[in-house]
Amino acid sequence: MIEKHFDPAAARARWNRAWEAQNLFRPDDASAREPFVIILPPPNVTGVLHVGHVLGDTVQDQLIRWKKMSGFNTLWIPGTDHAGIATQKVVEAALLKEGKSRADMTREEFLAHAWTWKEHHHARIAEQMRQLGCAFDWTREAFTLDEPRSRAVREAFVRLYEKGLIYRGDYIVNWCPSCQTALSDEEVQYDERDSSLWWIRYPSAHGEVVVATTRPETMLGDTAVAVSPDDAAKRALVGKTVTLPIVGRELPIVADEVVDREFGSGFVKVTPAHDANDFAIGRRHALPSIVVIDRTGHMTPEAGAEFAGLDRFAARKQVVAQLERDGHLVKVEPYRHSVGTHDRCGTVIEPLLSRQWFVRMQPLAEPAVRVVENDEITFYPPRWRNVYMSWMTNIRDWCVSRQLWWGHRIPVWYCDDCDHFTVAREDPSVCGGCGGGRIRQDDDVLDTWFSSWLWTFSPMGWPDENAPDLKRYHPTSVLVTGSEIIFFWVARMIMASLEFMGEVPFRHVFLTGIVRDGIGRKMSKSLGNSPDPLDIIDKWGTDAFRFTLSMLSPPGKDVFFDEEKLEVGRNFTNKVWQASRLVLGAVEKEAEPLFGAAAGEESGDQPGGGFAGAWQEAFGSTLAFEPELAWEDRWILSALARCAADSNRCYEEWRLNDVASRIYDFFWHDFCDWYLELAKVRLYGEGDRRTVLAVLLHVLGESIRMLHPLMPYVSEEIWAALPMASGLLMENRFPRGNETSLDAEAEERMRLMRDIVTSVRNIRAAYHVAPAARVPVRVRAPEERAALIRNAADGIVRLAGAASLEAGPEVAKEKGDAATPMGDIEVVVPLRGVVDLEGERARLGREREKTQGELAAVVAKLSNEAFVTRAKPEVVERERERRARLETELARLQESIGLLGADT
RNA sequence: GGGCGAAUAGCUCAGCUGGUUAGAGCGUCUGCCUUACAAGCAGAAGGUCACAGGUUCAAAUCCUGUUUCGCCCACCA
Repeated sequence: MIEKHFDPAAARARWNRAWEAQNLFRPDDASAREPFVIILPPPNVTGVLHVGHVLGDTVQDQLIRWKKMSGFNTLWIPGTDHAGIATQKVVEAALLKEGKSRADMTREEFLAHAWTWKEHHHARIAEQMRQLGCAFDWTREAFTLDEPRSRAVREAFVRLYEKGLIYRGDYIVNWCPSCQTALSDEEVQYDERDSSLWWIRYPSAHGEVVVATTRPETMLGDTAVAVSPDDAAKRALVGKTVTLPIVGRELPIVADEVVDREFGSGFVKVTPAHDANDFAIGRRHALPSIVVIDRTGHMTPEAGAEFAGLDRFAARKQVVAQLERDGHLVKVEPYRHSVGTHDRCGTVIEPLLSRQWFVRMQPLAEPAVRVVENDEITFYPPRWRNVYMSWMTNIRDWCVSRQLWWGHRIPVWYCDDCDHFTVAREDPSVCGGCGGGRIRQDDDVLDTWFSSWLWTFSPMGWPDENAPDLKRYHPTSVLVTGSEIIFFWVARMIMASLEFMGEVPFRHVFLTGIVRDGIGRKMSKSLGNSPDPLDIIDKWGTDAFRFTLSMLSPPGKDVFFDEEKLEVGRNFTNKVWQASRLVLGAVEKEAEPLFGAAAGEESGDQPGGGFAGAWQEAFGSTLAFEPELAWEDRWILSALARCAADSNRCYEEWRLNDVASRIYDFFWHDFCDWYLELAKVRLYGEGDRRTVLAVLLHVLGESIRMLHPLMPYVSEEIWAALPMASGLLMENRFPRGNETSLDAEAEERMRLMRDIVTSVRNIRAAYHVAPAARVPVRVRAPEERAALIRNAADGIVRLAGAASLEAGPEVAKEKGDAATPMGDIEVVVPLRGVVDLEGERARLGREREKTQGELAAVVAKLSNEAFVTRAKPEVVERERERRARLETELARLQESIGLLGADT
């Protein structure tokens, strides 16, 4: 027998040990079964998991466990990401607290600190995932910066370089002056900000030239003024010059099509070194570039002596002040526009001319578009496909070099003696050009995503193309991740896999929603608005946590997380536990043997039909007696089969939230509320209990199997206590929902019974009948139905708190009876002396009104010629039946009301 | 500027391909410690499905427009 209350911490410890001891999470490499493979989106190794990760992990674990229980050879590979910038920043901050600075140490010294930091944080993340019950194959764990992944990164870089898809060049890049590194376009987050538009007069001998700008400080680096070629008036000025205020430089006026004649003044200042657009204009018109802002966001000497060394925002103020003083400032307008910021640190991005490495994306994108177009890869929910497509078809080159130390160092060596640079898989000792020994490796490292995009195959042994895992488990089955990294990661993985593996990385992309806090902000480490999953697990238990998150997360919809919501999961966990206690307690008290030996091959037994056969098929043992199912047994087995079939269908359709609510609904509202209560009649009565015990065990066992992917610990704990259980749950099969268990007749009977019981309870509540008081119940019904009702008398009596049950066509009601009509039956509860006539008259009046309203609607529908002729016949038929039912009910209500009125 | 999503009970949300009386959990009200569970049981109240049109015999559901909120994208000087 199990304890009175479920102990989540103890169960977690016990089953984590057991699962690992059995190597349960490792695939069978020799198996012929179809593989089902997921690769974990690697969390940032220096971070702490937040609730968003928990959602993703829960979804993946649920899929893995369900698939394994459905006969697949499952593999879920864990790993972590070295997260270049994020990690380097936290390590630097930690060092600073100890009074140390990266500037004072060598690269090797700093990296030693970073690795120590990584080890420390990795342990915590691994612990979090373990306590969530994630069914990882830890023996295959990978880290994006470990040795095998370094080999993969080098191979990828060199191959792309050799194909001409990687190049180095001077371009405007997104520069973070705080982190002092280049960034990719994807790392820039645009925020709407209130700023100003400054209108500045550039003196000219050829007329009034006024430019409008949001960045006056960059004027110090202006090398031209541009106008639209469509602007006839201004076009005349092309070739003339203006004088740059403050600096005094003469600037040519050029015409360029990016200029919008409608915007601002129609004149654009051109600063090729500090604006991507202006850079392009500069290229087209062979303009010089003057760098006036340096890598730290301060003004350079080229900006002029009075500005050099000033912070860019201080310089802005000073430039504006000076323009105003000199009479060059025409006006200042308030202006709201979006400003690029670094997504990691929030610093305003500085477009900066700089020499970086880039990946040419267009050739990689083309095949990646095709595989989605022809559905080799599908997105759930499908709308994300469009997001992917629009990005892929407008893709820009990817700046992959980062001015950091923590990361994969770029495998390029420059020669001191010639212009050649060597790109190599193995560290070279001599220059590939002149053969000289004076070579230096590039100081920069690669963008973290340059290792992440290899993630489906780099943990499987690539670049060794004969690696067994690669052959067995690639492509993976599904990628589960958040929509916010479609560009960063999903798209790039597709490109990388097609390029390097020649096949898709995964068949399906399942996008989870974003977990937000109570006021709608995304959960994130930087905001500190996510509770630590381990604290939640301590307080509520893993099963409650997982169940609640799963139930609350429709595919791709954001989830507002609120700790109070965990009550649903906790209460349900308790319900499952308590129901199991009832069943196990009853089984323990049974003296007769319930089942015999396992049906071994030697016995040659074939599963028979009926319940005994179903039992044997489900649990592998035979019953020690001949079961005789009651109608309620057939009903619950039918409901179980429906629930199982629905659950599988929901899984197939990626509606995991519906899986949770479907099982919840069945277990609580069918099994506990009705079947267990009905079972008590036989459990606590005289007579043979073995059939009801077997059915209880069967339904409980199958339910526990269905619950396992959602609630791994409590299910395993209960499973271990079930007398017919064998193995761990992941070694069991997930119920499929056998059609032969469906029983429409039993379901119909159950509906009848529920209606009767509910209406009696209703009447009892309306008249405040004491809970312990037993009332006689009489049901007026056609003989055929009356027989069914009499057959269910014990149950009705127990559930309705009845003293007796009488059913038949001759049942009549008298004044002082409370009666409720339901189609062709009528439930009558004699409550003479208890029913107050006024109250009953009011109650019946309300019922009558409602019924009349419904009837009127149905009659109107049926008298509509168009409805009768055009609606589907079954719909019309249903309405006819409904009319008949309502008419009967109305007549009965009239009758009851008439009865009441007899002596008033 | 372009695109996408959301709007249903006091709160958080289900409602799949149109078809009985629009559901659940929480909260509220009433009555119950009934020998699995008060983290529970039974009952009840509570909704013009954002608004306006349209398609249809029939619309919360499909179409168009509007409003509000949120997200993404864009060379928004």
